[in-house]
Amino acid sequence: MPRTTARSRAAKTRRQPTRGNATQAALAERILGWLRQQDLKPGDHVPERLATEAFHVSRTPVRGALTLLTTRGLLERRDQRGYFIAAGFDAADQPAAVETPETTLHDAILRDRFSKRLDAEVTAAHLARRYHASRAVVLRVLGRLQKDGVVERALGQRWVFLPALDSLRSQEDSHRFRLILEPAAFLQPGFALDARRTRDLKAALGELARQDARHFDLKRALDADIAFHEAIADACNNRFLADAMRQQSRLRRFATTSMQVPPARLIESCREHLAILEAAEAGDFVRAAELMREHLAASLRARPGFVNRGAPPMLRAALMGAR
Amino acid sequence: MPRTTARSRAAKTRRQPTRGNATQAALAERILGWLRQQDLKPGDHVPERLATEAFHVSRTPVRGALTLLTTRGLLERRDQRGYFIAAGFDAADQPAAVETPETTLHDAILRDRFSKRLDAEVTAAHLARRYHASRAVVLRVLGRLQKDGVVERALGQRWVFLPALDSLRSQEDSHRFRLILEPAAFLQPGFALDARRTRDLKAALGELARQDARHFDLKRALDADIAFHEAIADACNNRFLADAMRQQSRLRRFATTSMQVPPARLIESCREHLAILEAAEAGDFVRAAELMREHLAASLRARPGFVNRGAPPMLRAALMGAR
DNA sequence: AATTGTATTTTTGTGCTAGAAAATACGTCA
DNA sequence: TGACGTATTTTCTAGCACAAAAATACAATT
Repeated sequence: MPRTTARSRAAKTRRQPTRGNATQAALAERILGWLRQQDLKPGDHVPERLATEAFHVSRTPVRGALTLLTTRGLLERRDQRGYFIAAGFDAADQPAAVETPETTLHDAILRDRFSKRLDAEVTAAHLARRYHASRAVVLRVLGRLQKDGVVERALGQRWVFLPALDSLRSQEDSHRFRLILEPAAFLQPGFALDARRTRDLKAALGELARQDARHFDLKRALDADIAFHEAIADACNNRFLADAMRQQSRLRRFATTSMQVPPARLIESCREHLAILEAAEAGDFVRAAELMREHLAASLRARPGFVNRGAPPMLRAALMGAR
Repeated sequence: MPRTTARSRAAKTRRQPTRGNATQAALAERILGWLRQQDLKPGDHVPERLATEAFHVSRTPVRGALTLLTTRGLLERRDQRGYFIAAGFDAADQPAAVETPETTLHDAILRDRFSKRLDAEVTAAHLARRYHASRAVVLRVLGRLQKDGVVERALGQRWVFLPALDSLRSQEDSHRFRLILEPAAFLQPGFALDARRTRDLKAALGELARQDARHFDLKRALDADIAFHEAIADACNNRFLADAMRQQSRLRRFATTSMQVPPARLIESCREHLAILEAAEAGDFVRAAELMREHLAASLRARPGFVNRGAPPMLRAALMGAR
């Protein structure tokens, strides 16, 4: 029986499953987010084909992901009928960020780099040794960091960390870049905020704005800040503009933990975000853009080490958006 | 003699040299460009260390690259002294774009995709078969295309071509994005054009502007156009802004071959470029920004299928930069 | 002291195989 | 007809050995 032989041999030399279905878990999360965006009621049908088309994968991983969601009680499977929204779909809401060796290493590298425990030039082998990770994992993480603009591959075998947002210079660059992008986003034709998302965002921001400066939840404030800017990115109806804004958001998320902004400024910031959202919701995009310009200019001024490197006064006005 | 044995065994099962020193050839080109930026006279010393630091590589590949430049007669080697600028350094000026399997495949894929001979979703194996390339080469090229924003990796084993600049929608997105970025570049503090480069650029543009519309050299015009925009990117003194502008340039370089713009508009375009450079050289950055806005807005209007998708008139003025 | 020349060590890339996962083909059911 | 269930084919990843290339150490020279 060749079959049995093959199977027993497989059992003997069994390896770790290549990625232990981590991709299917990730797909499950993305499908979940995608389902939540749509207005679905318990009992609604979720055809496999829609997911395969939305995520450019075949039915095999989609079925795996849907099965995962079924075991979590979010979907229900009926034989020969497929998957349906389960009763508890709206209730249990765990973002459940999938933990893989990649995400762990990714965070460890960023943490150590921002705290200067890691040199600006590293090799893949060095990282693999230091973090006890396989070479393949290291390369995947480096590839992702490269996409995010954190590292760059040199011609040899070194990877070079770019001056990150913890350097004052890059921070100013980033701010000025956003000062260019984000006000312009509102003026793009087809700019449209997602209604539900805006509602949630406003609720979160309103709560933060009412908080006391002394017991301010820094983490939540930064999350809300980033969610706000990403919402603008998604709304702007321009692929390149959105990509650029999202890239800045990602960089900021890594770096802001080490940045120090006075809580009073953060509370003010939440109020400004609210005002911007309200202007945009009312369709007054010119005003929203103007408010965004003022908001970013105020944040730029509030930076600890902010200096205006000798631009002539005439220019400074234009730069700060006070034209 | 173990040495001989090892050597003969190596000769028997010899493989292709991994990359056949293609990296050293590439490094040689980059070193050459770097040397030309500096004002060097024949006889000047080129210490290895400077190149290792500039390019984040060890001395080994630097020495290889310098040797290559020596065989091309651009450098001179003196024993125990190192490398020196040779007499013919300024003369022979071949850009000598290094031809590797990667560049060939890269161009072939882009060509076939833009002419719709390639589907929007492909697998690495499919590309390897179609172009008779090794899997490794395919993966490297895909990685680069991903960095350039041409493809994206799906969760499964497909790579998805993003709507490229040949689609009208993306073209408009790109144009509007540049309309946001490029005028702002002039207003960044520390904006400074490279004097020599500006001189060369103006010479090239001036020549093109004087040409007859009927015998217009399209290829050279596009090259000059891209060189112009890249020069602005390099001058703007903001890493993120420069990256975004360069990415757009690269995309445009791939796509513009299939774009149709009337020659008359291109000649006008060269004149506008010249005016912008002159304003910037004179230090009138506000005027340069304004001219750039008008230039891009004019190009946007000149696009064949340009439509302003229903933005209200008030907005349209702001969008077109006629505020 | 800094730079080059040379030798040695380390890291990387490639080709290979097997097994895991994805893509796909095809039959079945609503 | 379109969706699901199942089986088959294809593609990918991990791990290994080895040669190529890069990094590095150290001696020699200006």
